[in-house]
Amino acid sequence: MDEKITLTDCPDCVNFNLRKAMRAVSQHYDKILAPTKLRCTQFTILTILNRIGTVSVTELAEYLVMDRTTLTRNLKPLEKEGYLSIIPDVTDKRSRRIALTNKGKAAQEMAMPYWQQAQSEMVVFMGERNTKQLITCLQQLSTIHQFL
Amino acid sequence: MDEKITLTDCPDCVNFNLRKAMRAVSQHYDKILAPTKLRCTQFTILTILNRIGTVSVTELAEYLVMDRTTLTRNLKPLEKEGYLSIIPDVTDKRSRRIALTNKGKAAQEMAMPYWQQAQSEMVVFMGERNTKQLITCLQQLSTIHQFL
DNA sequence: TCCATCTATGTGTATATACACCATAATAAA
DNA sequence: TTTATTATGGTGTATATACACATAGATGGA
Repeated sequence: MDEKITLTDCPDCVNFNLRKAMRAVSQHYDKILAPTKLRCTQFTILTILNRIGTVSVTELAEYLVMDRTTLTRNLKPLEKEGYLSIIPDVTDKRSRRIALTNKGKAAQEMAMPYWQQAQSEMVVFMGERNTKQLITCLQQLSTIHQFL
Repeated sequence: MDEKITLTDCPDCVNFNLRKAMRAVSQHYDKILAPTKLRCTQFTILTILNRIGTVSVTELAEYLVMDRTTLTRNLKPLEKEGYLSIIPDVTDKRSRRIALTNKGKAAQEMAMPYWQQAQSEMVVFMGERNTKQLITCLQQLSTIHQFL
C-alpha cells in the first residue's frame, strides 16, 4: 500500500537517471566518433546546420533547449576549425547568422558513418520498438519548459 | 518501404534527444532547487551518500557511470562547503573514503522537499506510467558500457 | 524626435564532463 | 624477494552547461 512512494524515492529521480544514462550514451557515441575528432555535441550542431541551413544564435539555442551563452561557447571550437561561418545579419546588426562552411559540411559527411555505427549499436541494444518509444518520451521531456 | 531509415535519421539520434531532454529536465530541477544553493548534480551526490554511506571515489564513480576524474572535480565544491569528509582508507593507503558530514546530511534533508516538488511536477507532466517506463529504459541505457 | 523598453549577443564565473598523463601503493609473477 | 603489472587517485587541458551582468541595436510610445 506504500506503492506511491516509489516515484518519490531518490533512485527513481528522473533527473538522476537521465543524467546517468546521458553519460553512458554520450561516452558510447564519443568513443565511436573519436577518429573523426568530433565530439557528439559538435557532430549534432554540424548535422543540424547541414539540415536547416543558416540560423541565428538564439534560434539554434531555442531549438536545442540550450542556454544562448552555452551555444556561444560551443560554437567556438567549431569556428576555430573553420567548420562554421558566422556573419552579421544584414537587416539586424545585433544578430549573427551561423552557417556551415564547405569544410564543415565535409566534416559532417565524413563523420556520418561513425554516427550511424554508434546509433545502430544503440538500436540493437535497446530494440527498435523501445528506441522509438524512448525518443518519443524524450521529445516530450524536452518541451517541459513550455508548460512548467 | 523506406521505414527503416527512420531510426538512422539524425533527428532520431538517441544521444541528441537524450542530451536535449537532459538539459530541459536539469534546468527544471535546478530552477526549483535554486533556493537550496545546491545544483541537481550536487543534490544527487549528497543523497546517494546519505543512502549508501561511505564509499571510495572509484566505487561512487562506477555507480554514477562517471569518469573518476569527473567525480573528483564534482566533489570539490561540496568539500569546500563542508558537506563531505574525505578520509584516507586504513587498509589501502591509496584509497580515499567519502562520507557525508552532519552539515552535509542537514543540507540534503533541507533540500529534499524542493527535490520532491521538482520530481512530482515531472511525474504529473509525464504521467506516472510513462515515468516508470522511462526510468526502466534509462536504467538499461546506463549499462551499455557493460555490453558494447 | 527622444527616451524607455525590449531584443540579440557576448563575458565573467562556476560547475560538469572526460581524456591523456603522472604518481603512488597494492598485488601478482618471476 | 625483486620486479612487472594492476589499481587508486590526482592534474592539465579542453569542451559543455548555465546564471548574472554588460553592451549595443531595434522598437514603440510620448
